[in-house]
Amino acid sequence: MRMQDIARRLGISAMTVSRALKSDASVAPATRAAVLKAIEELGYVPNQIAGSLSSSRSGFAAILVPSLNNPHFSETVLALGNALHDRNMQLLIGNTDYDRHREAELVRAFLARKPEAIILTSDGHDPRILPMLSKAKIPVIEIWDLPARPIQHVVGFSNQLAMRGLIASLIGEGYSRITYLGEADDAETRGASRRLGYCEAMAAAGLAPRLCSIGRPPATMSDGERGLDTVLGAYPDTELVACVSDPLAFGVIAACQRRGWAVPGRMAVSGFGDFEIARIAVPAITTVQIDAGQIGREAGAIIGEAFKTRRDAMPTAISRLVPALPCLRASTARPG
Amino acid sequence: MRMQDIARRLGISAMTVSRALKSDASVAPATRAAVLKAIEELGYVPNQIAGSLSSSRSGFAAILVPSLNNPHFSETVLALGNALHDRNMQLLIGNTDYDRHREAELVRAFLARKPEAIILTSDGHDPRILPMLSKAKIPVIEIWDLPARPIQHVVGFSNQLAMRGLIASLIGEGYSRITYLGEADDAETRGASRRLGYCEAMAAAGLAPRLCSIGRPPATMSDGERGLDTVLGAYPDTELVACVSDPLAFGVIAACQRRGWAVPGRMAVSGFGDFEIARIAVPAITTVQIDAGQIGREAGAIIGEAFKTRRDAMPTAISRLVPALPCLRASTARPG
DNA sequence: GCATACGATGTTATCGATAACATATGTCAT
DNA sequence: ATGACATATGTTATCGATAACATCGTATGC
Repeated sequence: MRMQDIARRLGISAMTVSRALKSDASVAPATRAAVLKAIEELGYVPNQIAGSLSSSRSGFAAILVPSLNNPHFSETVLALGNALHDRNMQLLIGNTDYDRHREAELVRAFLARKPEAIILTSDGHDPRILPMLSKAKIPVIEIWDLPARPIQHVVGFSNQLAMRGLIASLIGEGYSRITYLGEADDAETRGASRRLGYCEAMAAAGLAPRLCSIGRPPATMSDGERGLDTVLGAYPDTELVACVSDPLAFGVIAACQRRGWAVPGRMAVSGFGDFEIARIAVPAITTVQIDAGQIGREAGAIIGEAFKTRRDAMPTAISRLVPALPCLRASTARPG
Repeated sequence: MRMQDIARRLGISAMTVSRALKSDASVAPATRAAVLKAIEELGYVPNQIAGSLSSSRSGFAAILVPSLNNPHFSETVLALGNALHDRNMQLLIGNTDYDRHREAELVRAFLARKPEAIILTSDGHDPRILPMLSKAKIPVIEIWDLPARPIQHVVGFSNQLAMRGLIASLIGEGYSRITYLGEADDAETRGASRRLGYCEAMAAAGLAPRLCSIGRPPATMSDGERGLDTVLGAYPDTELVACVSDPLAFGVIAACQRRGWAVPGRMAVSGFGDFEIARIAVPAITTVQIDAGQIGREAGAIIGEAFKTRRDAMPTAISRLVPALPCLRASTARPG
């Protein structure tokens, strides 16, 4: 069924049907009502492929995330989806599964469908996507981390500064034998930034870094369970395990409890991200709090901005920071 | 940049370029190589919108899930994405946020883009989507739950039977004062099926159902934390809280631990779904294990089947069951 | 040696909505 | 009353790739 069919049935032209479906076009109210009624009755769904080809407006933006199974990303996706919905745009989601090659494939696949904007989660990218993105002439937004060399717009926070702040606070609490537990092969991921932040904070306090790693990104609770042994093998005198993420920290805590070690009495543990589990776990987990929804909303606002100043090539890259604050909880509480 | 431009540069026709990009078309190897080289150099990305309009093959399937932040759904999405990737199709994901109205909107939005198949997570649907789906003449697959009245294909398991099996096992362990903690307003959701399964198991053992609810779907860890009070308010003699999901169960356990109650000594707790946390938590949580990846793979296989027997309207609806097995762990262990 | 087949490529029409332009009717100010 | 202008609608061309058909040259079989 095409617009033509609807039009013929009403004795009008397809163009009028098309206009009746756009809220701003000039159509007589009676005509519009008749069109909408016919469409409803016939269950007609316009072919957006044809519409997009003709108008060169695809009506969607694409977001690529490394993992769906992550409360932060899903919150960002939800917030961005809502922001775009308000602008009559759809959000299409791609899952890179922490794989750069797959990310590159997805960028190509999405660009072929002509998104009006693309949002990348800014771990390192395959260099081949850069020329594709610049040729596409659409807003590109990198979210979550602050990349060393931004492609265009950025919304996020500095993982490095955030972790540095957390570790500095913990050192301030009197901890010094702090061992970092991160992911293996984390080059150019947010894990690497956090590790760097840890090292800086330790160095600032005149302490030598104590680094361990386990599993590949994303770190899981199971990695944490195994991770405690790794940490103790390398640094038996550890008094606090600073983990790259909350699920990892939860796994470490579970491993301690299985050994009958009190947390924080015998071993303190910190995480990163303020996942729900960090608040609910017993003990509650010290972490860094991030407003994932805010990142999505800011990204939506940037897309809105970019469309206003359209036509002439994007003039200025926008960069917005969201807060990332240390959040000390029971898992690192000092006795007394 | 269009195919035309590539073609002109090579002194050939656009059609040859088009053919060079399809793996099965007959093009001289030398020509194909030249085309691919030119495309690579120029960074040309074919306009799939035009391609789809012309060939009436959009090259993607759509999946709607109620939540991204759920390890099961994300695993299903991942597995289905891989299965489709092998068939040269892309998977586009929509998030209904447990909202039927939003689901209906998304169905319409996706159908406008002419997906070649659509996968729904089978909670109750807005009835208005049914005529749209049937007019679309594409495979429709409902996953996860077994709907009372399937639209077409189904891949899943019976939440009702699975919960009944779990509760029966727990009764077999000697528990009788089992209180169910589910979500409010769960009509026609998988939560309702699980509740029903609980009631059946209790009835079969001659026990009266003890029902409580808290929060709206999806149940969170925080709901569980508050839920313990609700349960104890209604049924103070409860010896086991059977939760509609693992995160809820984890919250209940955390609440017990905050009170200083031993789990399972003072209170036993069960969940549903075998999320990672159910294995890692201390104590590990009794639950029902589901192979979410299998659901995605089966769905992919059904799409493959449907495409083979295409052209003539889908002949038979396929229905596949995946296992859902009770998994007794420490959180419901009997003393001794 | 000739007909048939097939492999490689070109040409034309088409997918369905919409932009751009054209037309008709009515309204208002001078 | 009449031109200027807005409103409502129709007509035609277009977006870019591809299906369908056409063409041409060469290999193959008898």
